[in-house]
Order: sequence, then C-alpha cells, then structure tokens
Amino acid sequence: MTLREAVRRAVEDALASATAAGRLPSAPEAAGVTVEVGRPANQEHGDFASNVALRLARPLRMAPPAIAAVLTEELARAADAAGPDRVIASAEAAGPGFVNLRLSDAALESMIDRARRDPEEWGRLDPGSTERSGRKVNVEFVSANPTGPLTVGNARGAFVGDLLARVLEAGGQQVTREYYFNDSGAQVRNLGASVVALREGRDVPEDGYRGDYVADLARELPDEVVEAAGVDADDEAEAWAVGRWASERIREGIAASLARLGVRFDVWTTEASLHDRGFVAEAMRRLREGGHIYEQDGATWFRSTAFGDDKDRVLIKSDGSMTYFASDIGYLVEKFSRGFDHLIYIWGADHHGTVARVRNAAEAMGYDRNAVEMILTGWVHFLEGGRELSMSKRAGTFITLDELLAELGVDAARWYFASRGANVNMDVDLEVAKKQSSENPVYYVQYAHARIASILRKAAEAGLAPAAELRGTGLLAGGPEGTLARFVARLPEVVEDAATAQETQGVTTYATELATAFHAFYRDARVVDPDAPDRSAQRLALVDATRISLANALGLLGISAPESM
RNA sequence: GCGCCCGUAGCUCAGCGGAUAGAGCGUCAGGUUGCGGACCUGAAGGCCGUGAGUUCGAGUCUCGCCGGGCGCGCCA
Repeated sequence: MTLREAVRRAVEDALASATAAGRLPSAPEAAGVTVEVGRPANQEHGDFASNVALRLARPLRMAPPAIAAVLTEELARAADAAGPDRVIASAEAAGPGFVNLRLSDAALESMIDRARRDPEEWGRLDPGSTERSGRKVNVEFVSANPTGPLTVGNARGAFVGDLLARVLEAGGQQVTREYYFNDSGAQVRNLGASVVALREGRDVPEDGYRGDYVADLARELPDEVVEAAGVDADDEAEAWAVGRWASERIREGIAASLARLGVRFDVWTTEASLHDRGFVAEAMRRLREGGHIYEQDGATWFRSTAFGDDKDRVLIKSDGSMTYFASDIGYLVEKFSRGFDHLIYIWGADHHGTVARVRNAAEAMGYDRNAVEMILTGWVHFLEGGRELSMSKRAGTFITLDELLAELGVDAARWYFASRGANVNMDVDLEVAKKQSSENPVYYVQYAHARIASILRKAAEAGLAPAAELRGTGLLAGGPEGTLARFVARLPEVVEDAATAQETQGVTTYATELATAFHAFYRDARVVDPDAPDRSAQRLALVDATRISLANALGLLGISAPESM
C-alpha cells in the first residue's frame, strides 16, 4: 500500500468515527463526498493534506475549519491508540479548512526498509491494489508499413507506446505490445518494381520508392528471388516477388531498429492474415446481424452515423474490394478473441478522424466502446539550425530513427519523449538537442545514481555496510535524512499516478526531484565516516534505498542506471 | 463551413478543481582542507492567448472569441 492510501484511510476512519460518535452531524448528502489526500505544494503544510472538510461544509452545514478541527482531534486520538505503528504523527487544521498531516518516522522507516528488502518490486503496484491491475491490455503502436526504414517521424509513436506499456506493466496490468502492418498492398508491388528497376539500371517508376535503402536492396537482391518468380515471369509477377522479399528485409530492419531503442514487440499482425483467418468476414457478419450494414451505390456501408459519426463508412467498395476500415473491424474481433479487456491504439494526430468509426464499430458489434482507446500523438517538428526538415519516404529525403539515436543516444531520446505529454506538438532542433545533450536532466539523474554507486563502493572498501533495517533507529526523525526519505517513499505513488493517467511526465519530474534531494543530502550529510560506523551504516541504508528508487524510476522509462559515468 | 488537438518564464516543457504557478536550458552573482564539481547556493524573468460562466476556490471544468496544427475519400 502507498503511504498516500494509508493516510487516506486514516482520514476516512477519523471521519467515520467522528460521525458515529456524534461529533459531526450525519447528513445523507455527505455520503457522496469521498476522502482525498494530496501532497501539498508547500512543505510547511505537512506531508499530506486533505480538503475533505471543505467538501463537507455544505452538506454538513458547518464551517470548514470547524470540521477540520474535529477531524484533527479524531486523528490524534486514533494515533495515540495505534501507538508506535501509527502512520500519522500529527494533524492540524489550517488555512480555509485543510487538514494537514505529518507522517510518523515509523511509516517512513518501514518504506525505506521495504524498498531495500525487495528492490525488484519497489515501486511496482501490488496486484489488486487498483481497479485496473490484472487487466489484459493490448497496445498497438508504430505499425508503419515496411516500405522503408523507420524515420524520426515514427519515433514519437515508438517511444510513447513503449513507455505506456512499461507504465501499465508497473501498474500490474498484463500488456501485449503489438505491431500491425500490410505486406500485400500495392505499395509492396511498387517497392518491388523500384528495386527491380534499379537492379536493371533503369529509373525508378513514377509511383516507386527512392532513397539509398532501395539501391542497397537492389544490390543485395539474390538471384533466386527473381528466378523463383518463374522463368517466364512478367514484370508484374516479378515486382510482387521482389516486393515481398524487400518488404520482409525492411521489416527485419525495423525490428532491429526498435530493438536498439529497447522496444520489443510480442505480436506482429498482417492485414492479410485478418482476411485469411476469417476475422473480417466475422466482423461483417456481426454488423449485418445487428442491422448496422446497408448497400448503396454498389457498395456496402456501415451505419456509423447511428453512433454519432458525421457520415457512414464504406466497408466493401463497389469494385468488390475491402477498405482499410474493414480490416480494422476484423482486427477488433481478432484482438477481443484473444481475451483482451482493453485495446489501446497509439496513432498520429492526423488519424483523429478515424477514431469515431472504429469505436462505433466496436459498439455495434457488441463490445464496450470504452474498452477501445486511441491515444493520439502530437506532431514532432524537426528543425536543423532553425530550418525545418521536410521529410518524404518516397522522395528518400528523411532522417532515420537510427540516425537520430546515433546523435542523441537512446537514454536522452527516451527521456525527451517521456517528459512530455503524448498529445502535445513539439519542436526539436537537432543541433540544439545535440549541443544540450550533456545538460539533459537525464544525465543529472544518472549522475546521482552513479554517485551513490561510488559511495557504496567507497564504503565497502572502508569495511562499512548498509544497516539491515532503519526501523526503530530514529535516523529519519528530522534533518537531511527525513527530507530525502520522504522523496524515496513517494515512488509507489508516482507509479500509481503514472499508470492511472497513462503518462510518464510525472516519473521524469519525480526522478529529477529525487536526484536533487540526494545531491542536497550529499552536501549536508557525510555518509561514509569510519569514526561513526553506526550512523554511517544507517545513512548507507537510506542512500541505497535512494539508489534503488532512482534505478527503478529510470527503469520504468527504459533508461539505464549506470554504476559510473 | 464542420470536427479534433494545442496556446503557461527569453527557449523547450511540467502542473489529481485547492493554500505563494514550477523544472531544465539560457542570463547574472557566488560556493570545495571530507564520500565523484556531470555538483551546490542565490537572483532576475509570468494579466497561465482572450472574454464570460460554474464553484467556498479555476492555469485546471463549461461556452464564445483570437492564434497555430491536423482531419473532413468507395486512399492507406
């Protein structure tokens, strides 16, 4: 349990017992008021504060400070009764009616001990601790068609999707990372025709692909691939055969690029497989049975307007071929057939127009539309020396993801995307990003980790080891230790918030604050002091818990925590 | 025209309806007889685009307006 939840329950109990004892009036309207506690911005206001007295003022017809005073007395009574195991050390009514709460030393000590007892689990949520833990979630992201290497344009989705997956996993959810692509469309033929043209020394066709990678493929193309297309193969058959080969080669390259980012996919699904395995037909059948389909102008339509869309959507074109949307709904059936409770799609902002139709189709097929969620990523504008870099895969003018990483490094790039909301547009000037890379906050946090690792090594050389437990030592009663411990103990709350909000900005903020708190502690308190072995051992324990928290916060973002740098 | 997203310090961005709006970079002024100076301390810098509304309380919620981006195919 997080400290926040323990404190929240204590306030809840105080409210219940004060009401039962008649110290607060009981009013039916008060039932709708839930007890919430938060971290005050100002540390003078304590470790936690609750606004419940302000919320109860109207239903109870009492002044907020008076309610706060009653709750404060009740909390003090409960703390006395709990003795040394109490979580709350003191409570006071303050300001317009807040109840400010201060944590006991014992509560802090036990959190530090918990972090060190099981470092792997520290910061991960207990199963069943939140509504969503245990949920089976599919996160589909990147999903670029394999007609060329991943570009910086794909970077946003790759990082946002992976970061989201990591945060959900830390929150106790079962995540499948999924990549969806088309390996049988006309683009594959065009890619093949482009490779063949270059191989034969001709110009790339009008609708073909350019770029160095196409020339590379032409050079590497084995004769067997061409021959396998048939001795008398026409240009069309040859283009398809070569296209399939090239497409698979590119897909392998994409997987390798993603692996370099620390992104690994569990499932790769092709659009063709959804048709081959009958999921598209199954989706059509469901919609037809529900009366959500009609024929018009020779095409088959989904009545999306019945669910609030601004127009109906074509599933089967008048020439008999299927739309991309038809594959989408087949994919819905396929995903739900695998038992997922929740589907998340990471899409670029330009796809927002297709959100409604997919969720509408899910509802029409009898699924919970709220189980289908689209996260739209904002635009990334890449600049070089203030000049915009325009990119086109067909023209071959783009920066690859690999090139970006070679310049920035995986850790810096991950931090960059993790510290910003998924849906905000942002400008990245590559020259500035490179120049500032050593000033990047990620290095500040990593430095704190490396510094602690160094201290622990120094301590070992001096024959000092961290104390097994801080419980009962009183080390955290005040001073620099208490301040640092409060930051360390917060990690589980940070993870819970990240999992709930499905965002990582809070994690980067926390990691920076924790590093700052450590650097301040380092300044004020000497850790390794052979003349005071007991205190050294205790401070080493606290510092070790700090190291674990830094490593786990960074790990949550897929960023390394170096022992030295 | 309709719809979605964005607008917070010079720059890049944080900010669960709560108390005096924050961080990094940049600028300016300082700091080490000890465990890593990739560090620390301090300063300057804000009508939170704008106007109303809801609320005990709004950067946060609602509506209008202004500015920027994107979308409105039997394309993928």
